[in-house]
Amino acid sequence: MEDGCEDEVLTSEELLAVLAAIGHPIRLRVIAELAAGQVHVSELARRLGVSRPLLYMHLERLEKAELVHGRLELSPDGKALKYFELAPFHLTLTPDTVLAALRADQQETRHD
Amino acid sequence: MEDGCEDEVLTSEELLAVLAAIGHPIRLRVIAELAAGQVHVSELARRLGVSRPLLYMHLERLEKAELVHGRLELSPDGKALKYFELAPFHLTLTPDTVLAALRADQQETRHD
DNA sequence: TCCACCTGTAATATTCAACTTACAGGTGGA
DNA sequence: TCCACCTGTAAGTTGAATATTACAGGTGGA
Repeated sequence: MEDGCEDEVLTSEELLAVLAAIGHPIRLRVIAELAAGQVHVSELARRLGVSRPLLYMHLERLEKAELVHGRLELSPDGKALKYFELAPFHLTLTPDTVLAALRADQQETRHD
Repeated sequence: MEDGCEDEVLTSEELLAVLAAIGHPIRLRVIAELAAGQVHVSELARRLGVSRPLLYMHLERLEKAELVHGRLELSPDGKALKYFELAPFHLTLTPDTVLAALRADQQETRHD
């Protein structure tokens, strides 16, 4: 059975982006909320007790790291709602994965 | 065969500390250097091309997260050297581990 | 003695993520 | 029309992490 998870080789830059994206109290809670199913921005802001512009920034950060995915959807009554859903991720963190990331950087610079 | 690695249940606070500790370009390289064996501070600073006071701060951060461990050692000729070594860590990052961390927080607050 | 190493910290700048506030615009329904 | 929702962004502020510089002190050996 296949699933769309990662465990691909990340460059250190990508690794750092993911670590920074997950590593924030609000973003942890965003991930937790989205784990239960998709939610639109205003509703999510209400649940977390966070201002909407602030939530926007956090969602942006999570989306850039490809941990969540947002999509504009029209509700039955014609109102536009921005739904976000979780991108199931799987990342292992050990000395070896750190070494692998730094090795991946050197591969990168060779293709320039 | 046993090893001293983690995969214990972390609170979100502990999880965030580890993520922040690993999530910095210099600290990634520190981990990589120490993966090959213990190194003393001045030597490590030279290898990374980083000032010693700056390196001190990064090592402090890594040590607080228990990712590295420092110990003062006397060389054969009587000079004091501060050696750092890597604490082998193993951390899995998925939506479920995030949920588990937030659940662990609630356990914490009940024991107050 | 002086030099070449080393440890350790305090005080200060600088940079950047995080957060707030305020705005402009859209829809459907009362 | 007004109200209650929604999306989206452009300021500006603040505060913590990062980084620099400068200092005080120790050792062994030439």
